[in-house]
Amino acid sequence: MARNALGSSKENDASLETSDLEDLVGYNLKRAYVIVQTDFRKALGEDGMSARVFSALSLCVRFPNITQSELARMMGIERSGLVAIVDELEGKGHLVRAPVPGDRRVQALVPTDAGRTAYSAAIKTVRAHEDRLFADMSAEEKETLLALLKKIRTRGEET
Amino acid sequence: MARNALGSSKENDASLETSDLEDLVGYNLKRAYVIVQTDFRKALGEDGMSARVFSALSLCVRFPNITQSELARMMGIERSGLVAIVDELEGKGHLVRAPVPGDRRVQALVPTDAGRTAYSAAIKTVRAHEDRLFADMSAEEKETLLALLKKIRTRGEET
DNA sequence: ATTTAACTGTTTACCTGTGTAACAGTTTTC
DNA sequence: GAAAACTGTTACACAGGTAAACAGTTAAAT
Repeated sequence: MARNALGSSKENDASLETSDLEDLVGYNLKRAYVIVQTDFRKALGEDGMSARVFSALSLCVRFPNITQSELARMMGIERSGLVAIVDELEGKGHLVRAPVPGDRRVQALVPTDAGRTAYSAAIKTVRAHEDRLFADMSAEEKETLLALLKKIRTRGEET
Repeated sequence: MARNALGSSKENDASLETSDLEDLVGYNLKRAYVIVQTDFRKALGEDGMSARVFSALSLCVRFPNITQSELARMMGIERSGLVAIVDELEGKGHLVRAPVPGDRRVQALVPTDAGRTAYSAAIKTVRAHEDRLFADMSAEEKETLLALLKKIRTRGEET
């Protein structure tokens, strides 16, 4: 209910409580993102894997021998930011920085068996978290949402 | 195009480049959010107003005499985090912390004329930024997206 | 061939946004 | 009148991220 310091609820009625923000895609996007992000953390907090570490591991499993630069590009972050993430994954024994024969600059990221196993468990947990959080959305709604979000993505990543 | 450190593109073909992440709402939500956020900053960076400051100003204009605690609740952040935001807005002369007769704990946030003017300009800029960024989306698509995002919000804020 | 440009992983410093815990002052509750 | 609850504020920590510089390596230019 809308209340202010003067206690008047005349012009701030609950039924008219539509601020400009509610019509902005960006605002709603952020609020929704925070909710999903928080629930993700609650679901995977035990495993101690943050969303970005999970993403990195996922891509390493999907694209073995990927390079850090390529991975950073895929994730949309700077290479410098990826170092800590790979450090963490390597520290946990989920992957290994392997030298590449032809090019001594790069290091191929190869997931270990433990890494693959950990990812299998993690992706299950993540899917369960999303299924639970979006239980009130139909499969069609989820599909539509994904399509629209991807549309925004292609719009911004087409640079 | 998918390439790895070994140069093989056998099992990493571009047409099959569907990682698990692409089907996750959370991942797409974050990627889309980053794009919109970045564009927002580019559009309003000149005015030097961040998204959260803009949001706070918007709500102060919409709900004059609102309290910091109420504002924090509306924005979904802690009261402690709001202090710096209000400091910034007050420093720019966009609003004033006014004492409230009945309750000496609270301070009513009242936008100044300059604040209202600044907000009018800002909301125009923001709307232009969204119109430009989502130019390839129909009005109906935008409506659908907003509805789905709000659905997630109510899901998470119903606590 | 040699220089120049470009790329790789890394470190360092920094910025933004956020949460937690404590606090003194002020109501409200019982 | 004591205890609980609320308000704004500070101090601190942390996550996530960028930018700039670096040394080593490879590719391109001429």
